[in-house]
Amino acid sequence: MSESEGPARRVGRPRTAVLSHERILEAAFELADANGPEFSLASLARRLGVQPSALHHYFPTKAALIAAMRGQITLRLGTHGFDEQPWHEAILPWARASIEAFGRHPGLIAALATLPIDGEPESIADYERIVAAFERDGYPSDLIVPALVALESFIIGSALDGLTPPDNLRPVHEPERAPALLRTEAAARAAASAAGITPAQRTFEFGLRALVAGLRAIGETGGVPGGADPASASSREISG
Amino acid sequence: MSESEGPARRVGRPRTAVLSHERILEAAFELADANGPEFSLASLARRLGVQPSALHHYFPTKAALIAAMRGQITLRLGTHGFDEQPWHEAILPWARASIEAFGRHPGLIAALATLPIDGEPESIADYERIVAAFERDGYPSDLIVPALVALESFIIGSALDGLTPPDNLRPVHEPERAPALLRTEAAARAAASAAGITPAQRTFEFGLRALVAGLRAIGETGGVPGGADPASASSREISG
DNA sequence: ACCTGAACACCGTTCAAGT
DNA sequence: ACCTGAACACCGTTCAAGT
Repeated sequence: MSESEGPARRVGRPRTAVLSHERILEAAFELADANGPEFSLASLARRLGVQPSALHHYFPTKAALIAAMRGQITLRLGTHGFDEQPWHEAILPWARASIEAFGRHPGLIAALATLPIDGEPESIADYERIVAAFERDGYPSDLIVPALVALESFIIGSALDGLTPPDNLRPVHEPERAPALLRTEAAARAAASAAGITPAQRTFEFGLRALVAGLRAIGETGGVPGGADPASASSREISG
Repeated sequence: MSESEGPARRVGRPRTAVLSHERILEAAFELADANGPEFSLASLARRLGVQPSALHHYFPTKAALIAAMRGQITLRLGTHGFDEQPWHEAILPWARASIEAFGRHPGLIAALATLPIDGEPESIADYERIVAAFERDGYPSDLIVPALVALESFIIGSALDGLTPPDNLRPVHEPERAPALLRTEAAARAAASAAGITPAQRTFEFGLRALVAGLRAIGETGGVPGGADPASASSREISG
């Protein structure tokens, strides 16, 4: 609603530009913060008091705008001490900051998740910092990028999970057909409530620690428990 | 293209019904298999040789149709031996079948990811079977649902990752600014190639094993390495 | 009950025209 | 260069009308 009651502009180039990359990005974040999972150029144009077609002068497509938004989000993530701390410690606040950033923009999560990185400078710089920490700590070279991508996949999936209703897995319709689910869902909810956080937050923290612990264990032994190399083992089981 | 060249139907109720829930679902899966990440009721109606509005007679909304599709997918997942094997073994083929099913329907992944379960019978039955195996194996009650949701988040996130181009993280534009990423991405790609699988498949298998190993370790000790309880620890760190 | 066809309120994107 | 306004090709959904 920031500019919607402006005087109707005439056709032709305005004497001073009404739009800019910065103004558009600012309004885009306001829109993504305020609304639910709907994020359209049309609503963004309304908020800015311009016609939708004016936006294409600054961002050629909607995907380009969303890519720029992800660049901003990545910039704000910060460095989180990957230079001073081991990867498995610095990665925890980085992961928490990431899902918090996604959670602040529910209308963007699905779009961000499906958008390729495609050489985006901010994301590349972020990844480079993290990958360098893995290398410095002696993590196996061919497992560093998989470890990072697995973490990102977990974070994106958890962000999407955070969009679902809190009692999503509660068997409300036929509880007698899912007694174990009923019991354990209630136990998890009670534990989250006692800790003063939402079930989704508790699940994320638990899963994050589990994943990091597992990545450490496999990275240090050079393979999965049992001695098999993960790559060759996966090739056997996936192709079989 | 199955029915697009039918004779134009007249208005009014046809003598025998042209649509049914089964026919719609079948065509919907064909559409989701064939196309990329676009899945619309309009294109589905075209494929079925009907007007889009006819579909609402069987599924009130697009979300209802997608929910029914997820039910079908879950049914086809099968049981995967949760009754005979420990959870941490049965969960592996279950997770692989899940991501394979998602991968077969790229146009659905984002929609499925954001759709609440909302008491869907097939999903509830699937979860009940898995949760019961966790309970039987002595996993802490309040961590069972979080463990399952964390696994699902990883699977969904990995499915979305599978939609991105294979060289997504490759720093093509300014490789000199991301030497570690360039090195490790190449190493991961070479390892996947040597194993005869895609980088995304190798990442999934690696992350899956790491996550399951971590979930086992935390579940058996009753807390994260270091002795802190995950719930209270997360409450400290999230609220702080 | 089951479909067509028109209508409504949206989308993203392109492009000529105006200043 | 920077915007409007019209146009295009889409969406999902509702609803009257026809059989």
